[in-house]
Amino acid sequence: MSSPSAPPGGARARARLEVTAAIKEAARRHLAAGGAAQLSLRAVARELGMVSSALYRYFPSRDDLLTALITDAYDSLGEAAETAHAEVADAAPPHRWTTVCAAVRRWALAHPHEYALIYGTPVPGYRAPLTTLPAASRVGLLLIGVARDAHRRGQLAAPPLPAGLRAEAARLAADIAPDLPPATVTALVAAWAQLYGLVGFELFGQFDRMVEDREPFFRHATARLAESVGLRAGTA
Amino acid sequence: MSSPSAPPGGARARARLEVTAAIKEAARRHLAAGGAAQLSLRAVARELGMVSSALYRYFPSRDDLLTALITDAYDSLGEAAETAHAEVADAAPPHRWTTVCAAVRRWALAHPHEYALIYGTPVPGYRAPLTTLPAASRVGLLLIGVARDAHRRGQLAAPPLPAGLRAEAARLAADIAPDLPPATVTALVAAWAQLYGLVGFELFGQFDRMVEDREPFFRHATARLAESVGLRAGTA
DNA sequence: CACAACAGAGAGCACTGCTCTTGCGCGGGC
DNA sequence: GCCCGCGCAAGAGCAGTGCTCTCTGTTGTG
Repeated sequence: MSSPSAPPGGARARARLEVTAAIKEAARRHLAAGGAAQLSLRAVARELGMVSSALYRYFPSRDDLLTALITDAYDSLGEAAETAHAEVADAAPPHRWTTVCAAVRRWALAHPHEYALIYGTPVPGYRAPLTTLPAASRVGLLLIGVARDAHRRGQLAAPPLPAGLRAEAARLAADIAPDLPPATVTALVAAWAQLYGLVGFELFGQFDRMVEDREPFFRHATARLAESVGLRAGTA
Repeated sequence: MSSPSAPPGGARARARLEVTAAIKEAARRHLAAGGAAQLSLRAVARELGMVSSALYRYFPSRDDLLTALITDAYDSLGEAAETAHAEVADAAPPHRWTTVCAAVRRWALAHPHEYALIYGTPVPGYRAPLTTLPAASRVGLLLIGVARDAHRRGQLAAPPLPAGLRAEAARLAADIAPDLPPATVTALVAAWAQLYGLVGFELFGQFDRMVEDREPFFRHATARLAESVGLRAGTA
């Protein structure tokens, strides 16, 4: 492992990255096996043939390891959604919408504990570091982008907005997507939360002994969500 | 503790009930302070002036204590919703609907950790026993009742239902509310999940630095949910 | 009244996260 | 090319956890 010419980052730094990655990988395995509460530093260290105290050279605490896993999970989910969306980028807005929703659901079913980590109950002393924000926004930005394209092509109908909500809607729109009608942005935020409800209920077992054919159920529900945002297939 | 077949009213049995209640109360306090993960049998025992092993006379394991808390939480939530609904039992269906939703939100904000216990990420390795089912169904039954009344009075419009979902919708309706149109039952289940998405996002901080005026936002979102189920104010 | 059922105490096991100290070995500046 | 220092790992140890087992003393009950 010795490259005589100046190794980028140094051999020591590279080894550090490798060990860090190995720790995260093993931690992700334990996470998938038993959830966040079952994630034990000592067990991870054992699996890697280290002693537990050695782990603290790489992550100052268990929470920091969890934070790293959360960021990675956000990125993984965001990438899955973006990949799925890229394949239908030219389709009608409702189809793009439901495709992104389906990708979120699929990722969640494939990585239940990681999904729980980012969208479930905040774990112990629940402090959300601001560093996770960019990664956390990727799916949201995707959905906003769908609405924005629909808006530009005249495929967007503004949802109803009661008078009492206009101030809040204007504030929301200014923060998130100033080029979209406030009513649309408000509906988008609500739809986003509702999407999370649908995925969470399926994932956390509330649909057990109730809904059986879940994929079509979900597709229909998200299609109606697209309607509620005002996405249309034909030109206005 | 397996089966106290002694006649009711025994002094010993009553003492047992009192200690059990005291344990649950202290546990609920710890739960409110730090969440389920922070709930420690030993801490609870300390607070009650007992030794930890004595607790096991009342709850065979930590999970059993959690189960008791979950059942109580379901009941408390159900009762809050039912009380709120009783006050508007004669109003138009959409108003009854939003009232129940608002009561759920209010209860959740007042008891965040208990809400997390029942609708958040399931505690790992913990499988909810079927005994929690009746308590868990109270809010759902309330919402179904609203739809049923609307149906009887001709204040219910059937939501759209794609052909691919008819079989699943029929199965759902047969299981849950055979007297309602399958499309309505399907929409109800979806709306139920979406309601918990809205509550969960607010509760778990996903609306932080986004939505500020949350009460009107929530009211509007649940009013649109009522529309999506087909609830109408006027007679058809 | 006698006795069994029962509540509680205490020690102990196998874990956990985390800290502190110690010593080894390799990378990198000289 | 040498050799120092830093990065790294190891180990012991602390305080805490859930849970089990044994041993008392009390207490309600047949």
